[in-house]
Amino acid sequence: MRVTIKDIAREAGVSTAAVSKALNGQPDIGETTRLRIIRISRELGYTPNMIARNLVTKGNKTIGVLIPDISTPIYPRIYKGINETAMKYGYTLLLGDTKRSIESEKKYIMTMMENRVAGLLVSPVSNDISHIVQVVRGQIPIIYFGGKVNDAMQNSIGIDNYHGAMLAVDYLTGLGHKDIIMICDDLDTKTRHDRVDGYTEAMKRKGLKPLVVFNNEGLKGRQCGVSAIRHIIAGRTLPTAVFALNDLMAIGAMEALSEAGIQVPEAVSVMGYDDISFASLPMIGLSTIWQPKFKTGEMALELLHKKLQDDPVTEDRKIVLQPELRIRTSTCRI
Amino acid sequence: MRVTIKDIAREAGVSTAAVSKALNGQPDIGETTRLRIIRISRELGYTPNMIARNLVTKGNKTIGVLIPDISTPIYPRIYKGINETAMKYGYTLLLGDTKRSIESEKKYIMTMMENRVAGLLVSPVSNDISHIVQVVRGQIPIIYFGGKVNDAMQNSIGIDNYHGAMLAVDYLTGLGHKDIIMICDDLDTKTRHDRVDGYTEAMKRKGLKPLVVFNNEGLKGRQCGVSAIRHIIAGRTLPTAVFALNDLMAIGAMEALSEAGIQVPEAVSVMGYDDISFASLPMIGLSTIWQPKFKTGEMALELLHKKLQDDPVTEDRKIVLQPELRIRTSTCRI
DNA sequence: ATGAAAGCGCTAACAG
DNA sequence: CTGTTAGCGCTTTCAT
Repeated sequence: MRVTIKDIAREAGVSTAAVSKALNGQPDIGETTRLRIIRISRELGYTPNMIARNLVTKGNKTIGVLIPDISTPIYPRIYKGINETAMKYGYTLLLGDTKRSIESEKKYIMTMMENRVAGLLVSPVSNDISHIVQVVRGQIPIIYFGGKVNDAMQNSIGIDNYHGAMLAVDYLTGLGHKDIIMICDDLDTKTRHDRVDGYTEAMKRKGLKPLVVFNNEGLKGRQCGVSAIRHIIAGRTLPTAVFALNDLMAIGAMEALSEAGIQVPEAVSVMGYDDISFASLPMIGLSTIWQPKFKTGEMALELLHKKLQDDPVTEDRKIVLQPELRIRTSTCRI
Repeated sequence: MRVTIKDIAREAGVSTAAVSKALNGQPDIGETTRLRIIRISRELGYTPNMIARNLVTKGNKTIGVLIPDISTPIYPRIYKGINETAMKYGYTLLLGDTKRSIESEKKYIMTMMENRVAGLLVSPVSNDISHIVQVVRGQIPIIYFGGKVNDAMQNSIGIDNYHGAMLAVDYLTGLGHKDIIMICDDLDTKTRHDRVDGYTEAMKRKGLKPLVVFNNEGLKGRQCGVSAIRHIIAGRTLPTAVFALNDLMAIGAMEALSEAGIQVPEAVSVMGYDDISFASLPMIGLSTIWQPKFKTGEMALELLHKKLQDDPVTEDRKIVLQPELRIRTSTCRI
């Protein structure tokens, strides 16, 4: 059995109430007894039982975090931001990897609720979050973040994908490119929509004709990039620049291009989106749009913390962070 | 206030004990009352309070996980293994990113103890774990894993680095290489020692002269690889193969080689260790030693689970997992 | 300044 | 079968 305040009380010849007071720095306890109690508790190797304490104080410094897949190039950085800020405010994190499965997500939400977390930070697996809302029932605050965030989510940290895509196009046109194709897997999420819309709008504003090539085989990531480029090579004169929905697709595009003996960036510039960790390796050197990942995590926890502090009915807020251009060697002046 | 069994009891006109029994599927309760209680609990939207339950049952299905840095190419995969197995056994995970700081590690250990986790999975920040042992005082089981695991750690999941390095050398010599240099940052951990020893022993067995080039500028990762190769180029005839302590260093080596106009693998073969996520990208194509990362996580939790099940005094166990060769395009026959 | 008592939400004997 | 009672480890009035 672990040592409890009862043990300390017995040892010190005082009541448990006295021990509690001494240990929590309350004023209504004599200085000498306090010191003695503290000394004894140290001698006995006492570790406070937060669980028991929280039961009575109804305070709880644990926050649940739900992430679709921690082994991606994106989420670990976000988690770092969350973790760092959590330490700052003294929160403990319960992390669940939902494996991009609604089933798993639902299960985790239940577990978190049962474990009485104070709030939830979730990067949803799908656009539809009704199963989450249904279980949580407004009992604790939730902040949403990540790729599936959409306007229907009340409290969220988003990134301005529309603006990010425009940044990419403006940079490319500034380099003299006119024939810029965007390659995309599908239009599944608001993130994708925004990037495509930003590309389209930016092209129009420059008086250029936008062309988005979608993949209809259900491919994602690198494979999707490879396949898209192969299709383009087969059916059309090459564009001077390719803007990919994300870095993984861009890398796939570079692979397909080099496989066909086409020089990057001399013949075709390639631009990605996300700035995943290895985009900056010299061997890859992918020009891309950087996302404030760490900051996303920070803000998510910051916002949750605010909601936990204020009176329960804080107004809902959406925070939108701005992406930035990262120029490397996969793009060049035409 | 959230709904409690008291609310259900009142609503159903029974005692809280009856509710508890009904909800926990105990036999000594009438089938009709059970059904009614369950229906009401559902209507009221009851979520069991695990915290309170654990206080009385003294059971706890939460496990603390400490990782030096979740935003690396290695740990996320290990965490996946832990997470998956945790779900299987119904454990919830408290994750702490210790940022490779002893300070932070100590703090997390405290928090975990206060939150009364059932056990701990830790990938220590340093070889010295006395601060951990001191706080935990054998009160709960700990399983160690990761790069700093050494023979002093009683319960651990390790990977056979000695054997892994031999695998690399044997493969390289099989390709006809005789002049194989190993590059290493320092000899800080047992992992590093084992890899260097494995390399040295394998070379000797083939009747070849081992040569390990250390970096004395305190560099790590890619920069260290770059610097090591530059030194070698400056001071010595080129070896036909370079075996790097880890993939990041290998990638740095490839960078430095290509910067000097030396073809990989035609002029020099490069071999890494770890098989980090992007080693397999065609643009990198690094031959390396794969580590069972996911499995490490699985086994760690599995072992902890075993210790949690058995009588507390289970014998201590060390598990050693075997690495495997991954051949790609950075190495070739001489 | 200190302690007795009540109670957080729940389970576990033990009676009835 | 069902309810009463006690108590997990801790905090918090409220007396003393």
